[in-house]
Formats: sequence, C-alpha cells, structure tokens
Amino acid sequence: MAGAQKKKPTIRDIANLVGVHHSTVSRALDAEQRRKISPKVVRQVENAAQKLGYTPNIAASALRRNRSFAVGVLVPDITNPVFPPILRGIQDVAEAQGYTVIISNTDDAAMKEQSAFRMMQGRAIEGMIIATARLDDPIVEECKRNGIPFVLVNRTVGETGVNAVVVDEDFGVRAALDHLLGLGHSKIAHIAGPLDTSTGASRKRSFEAYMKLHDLDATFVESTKKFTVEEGRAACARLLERGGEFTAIVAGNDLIALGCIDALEAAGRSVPGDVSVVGGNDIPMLSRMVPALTTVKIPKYEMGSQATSILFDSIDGKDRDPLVIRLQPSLIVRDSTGPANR
Amino acid sequence: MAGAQKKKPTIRDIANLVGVHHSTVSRALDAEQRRKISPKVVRQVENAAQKLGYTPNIAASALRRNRSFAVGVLVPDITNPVFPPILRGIQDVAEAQGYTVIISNTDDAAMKEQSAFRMMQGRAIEGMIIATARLDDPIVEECKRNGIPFVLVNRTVGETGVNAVVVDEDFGVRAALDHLLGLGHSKIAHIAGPLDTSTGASRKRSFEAYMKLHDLDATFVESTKKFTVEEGRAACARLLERGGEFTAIVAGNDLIALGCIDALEAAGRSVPGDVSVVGGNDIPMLSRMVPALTTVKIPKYEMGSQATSILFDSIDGKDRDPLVIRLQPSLIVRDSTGPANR
DNA sequence: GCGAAAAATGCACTCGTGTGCATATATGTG
DNA sequence: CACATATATGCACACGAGTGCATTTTTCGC
Repeated sequence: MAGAQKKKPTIRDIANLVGVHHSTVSRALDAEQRRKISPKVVRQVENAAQKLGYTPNIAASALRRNRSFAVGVLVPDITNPVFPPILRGIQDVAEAQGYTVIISNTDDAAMKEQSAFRMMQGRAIEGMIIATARLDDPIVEECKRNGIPFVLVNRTVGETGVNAVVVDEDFGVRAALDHLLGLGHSKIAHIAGPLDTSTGASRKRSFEAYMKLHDLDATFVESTKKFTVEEGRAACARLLERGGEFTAIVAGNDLIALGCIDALEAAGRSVPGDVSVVGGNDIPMLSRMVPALTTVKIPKYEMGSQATSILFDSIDGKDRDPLVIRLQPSLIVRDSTGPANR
Repeated sequence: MAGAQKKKPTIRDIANLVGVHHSTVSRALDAEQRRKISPKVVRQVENAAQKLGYTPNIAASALRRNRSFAVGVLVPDITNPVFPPILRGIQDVAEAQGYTVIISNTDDAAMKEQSAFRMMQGRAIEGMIIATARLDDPIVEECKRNGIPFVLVNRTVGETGVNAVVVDEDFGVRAALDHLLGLGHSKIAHIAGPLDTSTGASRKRSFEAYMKLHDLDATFVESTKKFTVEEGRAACARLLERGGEFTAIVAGNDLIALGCIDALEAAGRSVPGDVSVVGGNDIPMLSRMVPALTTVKIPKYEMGSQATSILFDSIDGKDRDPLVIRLQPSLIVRDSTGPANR
C-alpha cells in the first residue's frame, strides 16, 4: 500500500473507459466545443470523469493554449486588516472564472516587490492586481513595458492612463470634516499617511483644500512613513509637541487613528472629551473599542471584486480606455468624535 | 508598436543563437546537469539567455517533470483575523524556498473545499497545508489516497498518523481555568466551538476533564456551529435561558467570546462584574476593547512557518514518522476576567 | 599516435491538452 | 435510393522543457 502514488487520471483514461478518442473527450469537457459532440457521448464522458475523479492538468492546458489562468496580487501585508476583505473580493471573482490567485506580501519594500513580481512572471500570470502602488511605482512601469494587464486597487499612481479602483478620497475627507464642523470644531489637525502613496497624499490634499474652502487654518498637519499604529502615535506626539490648540484630528487611516488616541491619552487629553478623532477604512473590531472609532468606511470587498472584473476585461482584450473607478466611502459615526468645547 | 505581442523566447531560440541543440541549453540552465556541459557553452547559453530575456515556461517544466514548485493552502476564511498571521508564516518560509503559495478560502463548506482542492491538484501542487480540517475530513483522506504530502495546521483530525502543527489545547484550557479558579470562580461555563473540529472538541474535552479533576460541575456547556460572534451570542443566550448560575465563561475562541459578552450585556449582566469571560487565540485589536479581552494566545505565525518546514521535509522525501507538534499557548490576562462575587 | 575511457552533445520521445483537418456516420431532400 | 449536407469523431501534431540513450568529440595513458 505504501507509496502507491496513484497516477492522476487523464483525458486518455476517460477516453479508454468510454471507448472514444481523447480528442473527443477534450471537446466534450470544453463548454465551447461541447456542441460538436453528441449528447450521449458527452454524458458518458462526464460520468467517466466523475467516476475516475478526473481533474484537468492545468500545466498541460496552459502550455498548449499559452494561458496560465492565474493572476498575481501584490499586497503590502495580509496581516493588515484592510486587505483580507479586498483579497476575498479578488479571489471570489477570480475563482468563479476558473482563475487561480497568487498573493504575495511585499511589506512595502521595493526588493520584495521585485522578487514577488519576478516569481509571478515566471508563472506567466495573465494579469496583476496591485495594492502596493506608490505614486511613482517601478512595478507599474514594468507591467506597462511588458504589456502585462494590471489594475490598481485602493492606491493609485501619479500618472493617468491606468486602470484603478480606488476610493473617492475627497468625498470621504469632506464627510469627515463636515461631521467635525457640524460638531463645532474649527481647529482641526490631519495626520496623513505616507505621502508617496495616493491615499496618503490625496487625503492630505483634500483636507487642505476643504479647510481652505472654509477659511480654516490647515497648518496642523503631520505625516507618517507607514500606515501603522506606531507611526500614528509618533506623528501625533510631534503634533502635540508643536503645542497647537487643535480639538480634532482626521487620521490617515484607522491604525494611525489608534496611534493618535494612544498619544493623546498619554498626553492627558481625553477622546472625544478634549479631542475628537476620525479614522479611515473601518477595519473590524474597532466598533468594540472605547471610544468606538468614528471612521470613513471604504467598500473593501467591492474594490477587490470590481478590480478583478476590470482585469478580466482587460485580459480578454476588451480594450476600453483606461478606467478609474472611484467608489463612494461612507462616514460611520461612533464615539471617538464629539462636540468641540471651546 | 501596438500589439507587437513579442513572443517569449524559448530554449530553442537560445539554442539557435548559440548553435547547439536545445537539450544542451536545457542542461546548461539546470544547476544539476550543468556539469555535463562544457563551461564555454554554459557561458554562451547564459549570455544568450540574458540577451533574449529568457524566462522558463513553468507550465512546460511542470508538465514534463510533474513538479510545480507550488503548495496549496486551505483556509476557512482569510477574513478571520486568526489566519493572516498563519498565512504569513507559511508564505515567508515557502517563498524563501522558491515555492509559490496558492491560498483558497473554503468558508468551511465541503463543496468549496472540494473545488479548491481540485483546482490545486490541477496545478499539480506538491503539497498541502490544511487549516480547515474537521475531525473526519474528506480532503485529508483524499490527500492520503493520492499520496499528496500534507500538514495540518491549527486543527487536526481524529485519527493519528498525520503531520500536524497544533496548539496544546489542554494546556491552554487549564491555564484559563487555573486563572478563573484563582479568582474564586467555581461555577464555570464553556461555550465550545464546533465539535466536529479538533479545536472545538478538544477544548471541550479538556474543560470537562479539568473541571472534574477539581470536583466541579461541568454541565454549563454549549457549543456553536461556527467560530463566529453570532454563533457565540446565540449559544450564550441558550445558556442564559437554561437559567444557570455561572460566574465565568471559557469561550471556544475570541469571536465566540465577543458574542458571549454581547449576550451577557444584553441580559443585563456586566463583564467582568457579574461574569468573567476568557477567549481564545488572541486576535488583534481586542486589547483595545472594553473590557479588554482575557484570552489564550496562540503562536500563529510559528504555526504557519513550522507547518511549512515540515511540509518541505515531507516533499523532499525525508519520511520521518508522522509528526505532531504541539505549540504552547499562553494566557493573556486583561480586563474581561475578575474576582467571583458570590 | 593508438586505443580506451571520459566528456560533451545530439536525437528522439515524453508529459497532458487542444485543435485544424480528414474521415466516418447520421440526417435530410428530392 | 442517391446524393448533398450536417454532424460526429478520429488522427496527428503542436506547445516548451527534460531526459535516457546513442553518438560524437576530447582527453589521457602508454
């Protein structure tokens, strides 16, 4: 019994069982070509396939048709709660199309991005979904040069002419600010994410523009090097050292917001008593913390699924113009924001 | 320039350029076989490969050698915060070995497991890491039957003779109970996870055994169908309806614990004032909720990385005896547990 | 400088699917 | 029933890389 190493059945095995040529089996199993085969044979083939536990050898199919039925996904860190829902969106759509998804974590490090990209190229992926884009991104350049279809998700690049599914950042920032203004705040700070990412830079830009629109001072601004709690804490500490008199913070995302809350409480300021804090993205569980975080929720799953649909259109050669989809975020008001008391 | 569709160069192109047979090129590029080829030719081949921008066609190689340099991972739901760290552990080890990881979500549904498994078989994965095992698991059976190397992670199956990296559940449950006993609790309930999973069943078994050891009543026990907040809430509600006088709950995992807290508070019982709650796994962010959850922390990343190392040993034919590694969990005491007040 | 052993390379076939083209069988029409 | 026309199936080769074996070339000992 040991090491029986049962060989996987092939279409030839099915062909022998049914008593037809393997090419007939190949056609019977292909939805496109099935109509060329008599219904009786199709049924027999399907039964035999079932009985033998046949699974197609994708490598062979990929070789013959010069398609891999695989797409690659570049993600900064799967451990960051924003990404798993996006990945689910990607996988659900991709697998429904018979595609395999290859995910790699890059930790936002150029070297890891490169090596992950090489690995995926070696696997002849038919397209890429890139969640790691910086405003000036070498991987995006390389995809363009090599003619590999790709779609950016969540973050985009500086230049135009690419496919991307992102959040309407301007809308989100305005919603957050409208909320704070409505509560009577006017001295509002912003802790931006990394400025070499579109999410970091454009939220900052929107913040400054909308503050200006309301004739408010937009000088309480700091930025972080990464979208992490620690960076948020440090940036908020810098802000506090500057000794400003702000009563609210719009944070670059939820993790940064948590850092802000840590720093504020360490400095003896209560949230939302002394300072209100708005986060971004709406990662799970933060509704259960105290104070429950007010945040700009983004449609993570949809971003993933839509990006993937676009990618498939692009792979299938439906070459429409480069498409940028901006999904609407929504403000979730919880307990980390309250009336200004000065 | 449009649609130039440059065909990828093959070893035959290299062969023509250098003026040798393509089999020579194949050998020159294979570290194992390179010694059979004259150094001069090897150099020429490498230069030509470089010049043409040759990348091997993995599909062809996989087909011929029946090796894919890919491993499959079956996970219930990447969106559940326990899994991302495990996946990082897996990916970091696998990619360091030049392997690609293919992840699929099964939602603990037999049909999705089957189709994901088929897809991976089609890709000729060389091994599997299975985080979805139930005590009686058809996928595990199929791996065994087909001689596919595999390692279970987090959950294991009923039978012995398999590779697995799991948590020392007994130790964890005892630590939780010792903690509660030390706080003066004696009427302790348990909301188990699904009893067809090892984590659900063995935590329950350990609970009952340890309670018995202390001559305590272990009848306040309910179980859930899934490891979710909603299921935890429902199970705890059932427990409350039974009208028992318990002062503490050991929950099957953190999500179930959250459900318990919801149900308790809905019933007007405070945590930890009236009832203490201990969770399991230690998923991120729960240290920030109020009350911060006391939980049994498990080494997630290590489980993933160790499982992968074992898998590679198994793939490489280092056939040691089936290996079960039990990693030590640790109790993290936070605010959801307190002294018994009756 | 001859012969044998060793090293280098070529040949031909394999892996499992897919597909254009040829052939065989069924269907329809007058 | 003959003949044209669909319809169904078989045949053979392609895809790119890898490998056992045969063949050629080199090396080396005497």
